[in-house]
Amino acid sequence: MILVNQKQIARELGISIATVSNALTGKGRVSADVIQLVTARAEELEYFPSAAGRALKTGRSGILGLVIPDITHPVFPDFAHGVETEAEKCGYGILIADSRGTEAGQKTAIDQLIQRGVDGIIIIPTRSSNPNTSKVPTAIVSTPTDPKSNVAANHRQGGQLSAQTLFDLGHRNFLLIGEDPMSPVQNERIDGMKDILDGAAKFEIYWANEEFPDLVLKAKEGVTACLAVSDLLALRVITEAGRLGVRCPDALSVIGFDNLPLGTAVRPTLSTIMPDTTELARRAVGYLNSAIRQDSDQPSSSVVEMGIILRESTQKITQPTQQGD
Amino acid sequence: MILVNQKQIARELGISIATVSNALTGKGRVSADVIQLVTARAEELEYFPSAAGRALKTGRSGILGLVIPDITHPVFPDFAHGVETEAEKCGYGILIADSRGTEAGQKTAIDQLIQRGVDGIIIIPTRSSNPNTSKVPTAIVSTPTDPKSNVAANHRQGGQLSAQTLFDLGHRNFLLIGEDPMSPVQNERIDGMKDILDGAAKFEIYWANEEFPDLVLKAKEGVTACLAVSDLLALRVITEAGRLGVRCPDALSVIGFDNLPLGTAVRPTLSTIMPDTTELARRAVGYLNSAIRQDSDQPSSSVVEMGIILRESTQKITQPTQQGD
DNA sequence: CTATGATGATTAAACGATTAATCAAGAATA
DNA sequence: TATTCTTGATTAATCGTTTAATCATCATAG
Repeated sequence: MILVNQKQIARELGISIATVSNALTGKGRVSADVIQLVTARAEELEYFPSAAGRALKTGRSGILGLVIPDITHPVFPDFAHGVETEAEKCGYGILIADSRGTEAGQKTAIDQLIQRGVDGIIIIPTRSSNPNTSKVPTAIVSTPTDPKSNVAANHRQGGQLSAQTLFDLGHRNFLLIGEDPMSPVQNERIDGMKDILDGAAKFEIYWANEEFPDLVLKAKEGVTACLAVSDLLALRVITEAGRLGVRCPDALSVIGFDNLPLGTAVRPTLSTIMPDTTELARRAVGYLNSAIRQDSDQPSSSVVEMGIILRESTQKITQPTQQGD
Repeated sequence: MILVNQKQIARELGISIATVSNALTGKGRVSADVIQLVTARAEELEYFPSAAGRALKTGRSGILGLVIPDITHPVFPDFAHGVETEAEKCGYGILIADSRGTEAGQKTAIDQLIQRGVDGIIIIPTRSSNPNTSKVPTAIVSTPTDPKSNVAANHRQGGQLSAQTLFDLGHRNFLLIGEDPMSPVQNERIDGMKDILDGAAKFEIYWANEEFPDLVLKAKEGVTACLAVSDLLALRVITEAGRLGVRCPDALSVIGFDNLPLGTAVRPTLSTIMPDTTELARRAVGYLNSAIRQDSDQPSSSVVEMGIILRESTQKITQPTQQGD
């Protein structure tokens, strides 16, 4: 608990504080011997520069804020993890704040972060809100169709990939399942699926919040593939099918989104579409970092493509015939 | 981006900086009128005290560190969320660091946090490590059997609750499923189950990492209930059963641990055991807070009980008879 | 009328690091 | 020899806030 500061090192070595600072930061003019001496002593004493002292003088805290709607939702920790590792590479720490999905919560979260002196903020905005952040550099991670977005995953292309993959496996009769028809993300994913299927295959859309399809009936009608907008929804489809006797993936192929941990626990293991979260995080941190440094030549908006992870739940169609009884 | 500090307020009001500080913090001697004047002007200018300036002078940053093994694992975000809200109540922000499950990662994470000037650290240690944190107040969140633990969830009692609940529903032939036989947490949960079942019912233990039971065979042998040490494992049991035609919960009741989001998505919805994470977080933050303030009269270790959430996957036994063919 | 107190505000010194300005001394140049 | 350059180090100011010490003023007590 005892403090080791530059003053102490300077005193012990009989030199000035400024020289210590210069030696440690590599600025100014210091002889090689003194640098050697200072760094050695600093090492010995386990000296760490005071974050507060440095922040006060330089006006930079070395901390980024991350505002997410709900840390409990399994989509976000993955991104948070990516941001954390990317930030560390740039010498930043991250302060996480939960906006609880509300616009008021988002506002207080942002204020809190600013008050704590963060150098910049990465925001995943709550449903179509307009975070006011004139006071500090900001990177907004949203959807490609959101004009405020600085970084986004290409949900529509993800939807296309989902549909195209199953189409290529021979499926021609689809069930598209969303959860909340008001969600922009889910709509973009569904739109992407429609891009591929319109005119090329039969399909129906259900929103689980309103009505969940009767899988036995649908199987009788010839449906062989189900494209869900999330892994949680896909899980519901798989287990619902299991209890109803619709065999998966033999009778029904299923694919989700987000690559949640449950995807490898469920049987059959779940195929899924997801963005490269590391890349997403890299761009968000990179954008923010150059905004902080005021590098002007930075793209104001970028979109990262989604990829696919094929597991057991998606299969080549066996015979495009009716099943059930 | 323009700075509002005490100096500016002082200048505008024609008074000294010290008076501004005293007026805003309520210390020293300031007349009621001046306090009124200062706070009003501060409000207008949207003044926020500089975190760096204050931290430098007071030696306290108002930030707590939270070290978790893997933010991606769905168990932790729930706790992190609790810590974040509890910390906020005490006026702290939290800096999250991921130790990546390794002891080296844990060490660097802790060093990083100290370097950033946190006032204290909450650590969920990686598997039986001994975090060295002599430099800063620390709260360790581990298991009741870990002597270093300051706060813990009662995993053994959770295991008891799991077994007792199914026993009370009439089950007498159990499958206990763990994942990793080296995990202290999982062993404590299994031990709790054994506390109840030993001598009172038939049971078998499987470790999924080594061998997953043949559910059809087990059902034939009369097993009617499966106690898993985690929701992910329970999910695997439910879906594996589903594809093998072992009906759940009619033929097999299943219960897990941790109350993951997937529990309400899977069909049948999953019964689960979990600690009150809010309470867990409250105690961790409370313990740390008083350690920081050096309140000596604080219990050095406390244990929080686990509760149960009953959903569809656990049922009263219908008939304790063989099924299958 | 002077000594004492209470009140309200100011001065000035920290906290720890950074950095522009300065200075001393030896080397190179005229 | 006098002058300029270079090198290596020091001084001192600064960031924004807190806080002990000081001071002025006016009221009260002696």
